[in-house]
Amino acid sequence: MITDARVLQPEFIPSEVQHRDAEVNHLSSALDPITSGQSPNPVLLHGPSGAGKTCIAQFIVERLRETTVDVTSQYVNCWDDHTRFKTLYRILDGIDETATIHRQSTPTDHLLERLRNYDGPSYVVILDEVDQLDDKDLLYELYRVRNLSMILITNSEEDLFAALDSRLNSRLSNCVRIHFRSYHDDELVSILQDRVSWGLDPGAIDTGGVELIASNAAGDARVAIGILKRAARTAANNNADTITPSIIQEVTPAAKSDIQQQTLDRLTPHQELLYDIVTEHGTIEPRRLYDAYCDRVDSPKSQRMVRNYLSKLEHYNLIRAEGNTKDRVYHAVTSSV
DNA sequence: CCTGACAGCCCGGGAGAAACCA
DNA sequence: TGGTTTCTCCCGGGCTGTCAGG
Repeated sequence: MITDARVLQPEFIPSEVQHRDAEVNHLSSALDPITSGQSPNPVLLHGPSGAGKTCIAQFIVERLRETTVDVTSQYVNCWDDHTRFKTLYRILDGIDETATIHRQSTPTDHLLERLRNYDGPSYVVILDEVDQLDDKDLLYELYRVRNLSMILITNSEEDLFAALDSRLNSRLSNCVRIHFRSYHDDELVSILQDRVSWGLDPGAIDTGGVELIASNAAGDARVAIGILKRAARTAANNNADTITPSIIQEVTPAAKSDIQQQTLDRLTPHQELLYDIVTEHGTIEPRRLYDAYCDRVDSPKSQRMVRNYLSKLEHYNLIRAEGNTKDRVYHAVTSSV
């Protein structure tokens, strides 16, 4: 059934991409100054999840590296590396400057200093989920580093710009912005067909099956590939040689919750409990939420910390906060992703 | 009442100095 | 002397209390 599992992984970067010609051209022309040794303005990719932002960014940078002699690059996921220190560390890691950096004894200022002293070839840094960055001022400092170009990726450009101060706003307001819309069903179909031909036995799934997956995925390529992967695994486990519509329907909910689960896996137990409580109640006000939380945990964190957690959950789109002060309530986020 | 901003505390842990030992 | 262990310092990051503001 599965001949190459790699192509069913979410992080797989194909050697050719489909249905994003305009975005690809736009992005590569924005980065074009690099080929003549100049520094391009930052580029902002925004749009819903599963629309190909990360994939296209990495694809373009990879292509740039193949055609241009002097380019280095680094991918940073700001969700994983959300502190100033970790982001800078990751960026320095891309230019092999980390050998003498140690978390406990190298001040963050020193990291930035290192980066400023960098005088190697053009350096392209992809900052994925950039809205998760704790300290947005870092963007301003990175903006001013010579030879460093940034590709910023975010789901919501409004949220990102709302979190920036005026200084950064004016710097980044004239950067190149490229919007990625959700895929149409027929586009997902051909994306899926590529993956099928690269990674599955011939005849493992027919056109109708691929169309069904595309329609279930509702424009999200990550979901679509997730459904395909689960369906192929299920079929293989059942010793079936084809992926039937009933298998697809059966695994679709699980594939969708996989993605939600990946988010939940990144939470600490305390954060997850808060998420559970909000989800169970549907709607809950802060006081009751904190009481419920204290009831269910041995050594509860302070109210202050719980507020930190809640704003984090809200930022991750796992819960929704409504109303300002007195009438604040927290809502569960119903329709996932 | 609840929030976000801010300052400061404590903890774990690496580095380098200091102390120790053979 | 040279190798090993211990100590001290310093860092980032998690956490908390406070406070002004709505």
